[in-house]
Amino acid sequence: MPELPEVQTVLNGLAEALNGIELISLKCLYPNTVRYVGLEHDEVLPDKVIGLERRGKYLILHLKRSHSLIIHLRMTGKLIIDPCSATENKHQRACFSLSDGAFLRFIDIRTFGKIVVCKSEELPLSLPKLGPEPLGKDFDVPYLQKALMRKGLPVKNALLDQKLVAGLGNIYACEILYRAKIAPQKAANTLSKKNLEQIVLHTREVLQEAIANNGTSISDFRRVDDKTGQFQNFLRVYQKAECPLGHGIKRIKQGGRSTFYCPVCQK
DNA sequence: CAATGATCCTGTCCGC
DNA sequence: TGCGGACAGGATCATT
Repeated sequence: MPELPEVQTVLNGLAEALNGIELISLKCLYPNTVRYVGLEHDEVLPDKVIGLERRGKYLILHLKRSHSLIIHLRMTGKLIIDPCSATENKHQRACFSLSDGAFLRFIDIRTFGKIVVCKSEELPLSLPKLGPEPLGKDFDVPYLQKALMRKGLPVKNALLDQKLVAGLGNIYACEILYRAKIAPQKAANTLSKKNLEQIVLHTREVLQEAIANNGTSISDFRRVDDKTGQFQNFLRVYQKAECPLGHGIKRIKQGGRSTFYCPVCQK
């Protein structure tokens, strides 16, 4: 499930593959995968990609003439550069043809992923309200302290809220709390200043390590060249039986999602 | 405003 | 072997 490091990995791959490339066409191959906001289909492409941006788990492609594409991979979405035109894939939901003759395929088993096309100036209207970037300077202890002040929900659930901080998902939320030594059930507004410092520190640390390893390929995630990431080899609690110190990992449900944690290391 | 729960969707895994 | 059901979960919407 693509979270911030996986989306960044895709962006890094696309930045290389789409350098100087023109998008010739975009075919929608599954209902509602591609959505045009206040636009006609035929007024957007062909156009050149002039920049890529990531905001939380959203990937944004800026085109030269006044339009932008917002892509969200959700759980099983993949963007694959394919030099071959004849490749069959029953989970292909959309496909760009590129000016170098290759194809950029949007493959998504569970069909939750979306591509939104809008005018660049209306980008803020098509993007939801998101919290600060966890790797940016706005994500710090004073911010967290203020944002969590009135939140009585478990800290694990708080970290998954994209309006609190943009880009964390289930895997990294579990890994951050393990490294920060905080029990996932702990109410967000009861965290100590030390707790908050540890969250900020280890959020940055885990995400940077994961990006350096091209993300985590637990189920479907792939890089644009269809290779897997490597960070699944460095997970300490997610889907593990024991933590690195040999304690048994507990698995619980929070907000309908699995949380993995070490009851000995995390208090 | 805060928090919870249902919803979307399909491949995989488990028990019988 | 096959079938039903549970599970995986990001974001959105509805409800309490």
